[in-house]
Amino acid sequence: MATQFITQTKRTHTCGALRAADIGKEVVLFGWVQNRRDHGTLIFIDLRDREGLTQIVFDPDLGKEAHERAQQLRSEWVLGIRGKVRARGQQMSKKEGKVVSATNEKLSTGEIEVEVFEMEIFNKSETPPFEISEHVKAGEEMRFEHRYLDLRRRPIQQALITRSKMNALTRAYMVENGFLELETPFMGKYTPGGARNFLVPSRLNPGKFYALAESPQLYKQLFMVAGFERYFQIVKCFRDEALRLDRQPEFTQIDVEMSFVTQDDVFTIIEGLIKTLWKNVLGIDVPTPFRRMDFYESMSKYGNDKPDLRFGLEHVELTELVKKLGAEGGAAMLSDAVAQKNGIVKAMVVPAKYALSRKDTDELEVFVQGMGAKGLGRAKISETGEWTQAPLFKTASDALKNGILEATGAQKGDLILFQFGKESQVHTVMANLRVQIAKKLKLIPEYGSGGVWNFLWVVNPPLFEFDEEANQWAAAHHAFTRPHDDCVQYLETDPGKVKCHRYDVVLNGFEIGGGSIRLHSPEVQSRVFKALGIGDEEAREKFGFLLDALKYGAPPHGGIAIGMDRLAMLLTNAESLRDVIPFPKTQKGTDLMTGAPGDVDEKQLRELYVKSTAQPK
RNA sequence: GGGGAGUUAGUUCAGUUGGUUAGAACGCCGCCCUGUCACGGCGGAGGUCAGGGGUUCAAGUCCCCUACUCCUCGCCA
Repeated sequence: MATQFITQTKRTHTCGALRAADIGKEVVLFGWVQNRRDHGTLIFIDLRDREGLTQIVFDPDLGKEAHERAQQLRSEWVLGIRGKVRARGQQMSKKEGKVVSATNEKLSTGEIEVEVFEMEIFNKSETPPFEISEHVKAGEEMRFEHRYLDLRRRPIQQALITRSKMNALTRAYMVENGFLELETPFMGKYTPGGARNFLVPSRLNPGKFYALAESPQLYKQLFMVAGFERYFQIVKCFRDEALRLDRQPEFTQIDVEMSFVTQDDVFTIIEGLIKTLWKNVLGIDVPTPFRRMDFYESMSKYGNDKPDLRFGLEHVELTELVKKLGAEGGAAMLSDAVAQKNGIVKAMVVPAKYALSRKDTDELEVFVQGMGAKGLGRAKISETGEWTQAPLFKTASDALKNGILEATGAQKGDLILFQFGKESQVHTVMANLRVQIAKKLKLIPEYGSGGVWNFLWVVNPPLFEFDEEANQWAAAHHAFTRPHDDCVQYLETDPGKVKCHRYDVVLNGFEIGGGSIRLHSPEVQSRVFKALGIGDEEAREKFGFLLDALKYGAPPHGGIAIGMDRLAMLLTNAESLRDVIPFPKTQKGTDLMTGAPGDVDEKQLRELYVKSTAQPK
């Protein structure tokens, strides 16, 4: 009896399968007890498996023995049952005092139920530490500690099922388009620059370390050199950096590299991939090609390179205006700000119809101060045209005020918000402020798409950025990005002016992928290194194998990597990356379920020639 | 590395100015119930108020430290 189910009595249907058409069939279901409604004689159980819920009924008239044992059933016990499908039909409701329909429209299986005449309890369950339910949501800490239970919850299962589908669709699409799925090592050689690496000590090579790949970047270029032409991989990457809502220390990329292509060829492939995913998962037609936006336009209007275009609230540059007027502007704090190096002034208009209160604005000030801003400059344009709540502009000239009104297009009743100071700081604050206000005004939801999918490419960023600390130009992304042909002339004279074939694909304010056309000309490569202050010898030491490879007939090539976790998060409207990763890590990189990272004993460390310098607590 | 929020029953939370026995909902246990479906009714159990130190006649409440969780700036070529 104990082994009759499974070995002899096989499952005939899943818990999401039965419909009215199955009425009368004898079926075998396996699943977990989602819910129990014991009426003393009749007992209703919602039986759950990954496909859905089916109501099973224990009626003493139909299976006395099963009914007796059903009384002890509790949440999360796992069962096999044999029974007959029947219509729920019309039933006499005691509560309502009349005959009503007993179907449940909330369930896909709601027209039917299964009357049980035989049951095997495969396993009992302790009372779970939190309810496995969509209605009661436990905190993340509790859910991660018992992730195997959390993973039973419908929303998480749905997200992971969707992710599985995305993987399958991606593979099919890429293969169809001539891409080969090729693997690359996780354990490689440490190369400087970029994200901090996780290191793995080598037992066979005392004192030496592997670095876990932060991406397959170098290897995929080597595939191009080798002539594979089109490569892709759904691959884990590792970065030992601070975690965020949309960042985990190990994450998955759809990694792509192509030979003999322009930037637009790469875009077309990725647009097609996204179109395929959205069509097949959500049934939504994403229009292509995506909008292209110049990097400088993005920084100017949105303060970052991943603008959320679902709403307006664009930034307005006031730097030139303030500079031009100088002391005549009469607002000393602004003219002082633009006088300093990289000093800028920017504004954002919140239209009168949104009616931000004084209290709202004060809250926003606290918000920006949390990002290092000194305050939140503001000016409310009253119905009579007065500038109120505007201490910044107490002594400002009409020329400045009118100039600002003209530049911003602010109308009576509107509120203008200002930031000024160092460019990078102003951009960070203004970018976050814009999104914060949009959420506050419900122009976008706290999380999720709100049904609007706004894709775009951010293109033509600078190849270099100036590192103030090192007093040296540094690669804005990496040193192997191809500069625009008409910018190559500035490599020596004005490196800041050099734009490059680098691109990011952005969805609703999240960077979901980025890549570049690679530099395959040894001559230009050498000039780029020179601009970065990297000599031939140093370059050889750092990137020798790649530079060697490029000398043996490297084809023009380029690629991109799509953040699979972020894509899944956005596509499923999840609140966090952690909701689309089966076993995620906390913000400190720990796993609350396994306790990783954990201690190891001295002997293990000795074998690895490693000694901890951590102070015992 | 910096800033912010939080930690009270199994879970999610409330807890007033520091004042007698720390509450609610859900869950759990028991009894009752033949049409429920987040069933219902009656009854019950359940607390190291994160940990440590301090102030006080008196601390869940005030102060300091530590730990953990989340958000965020820096960081993430």
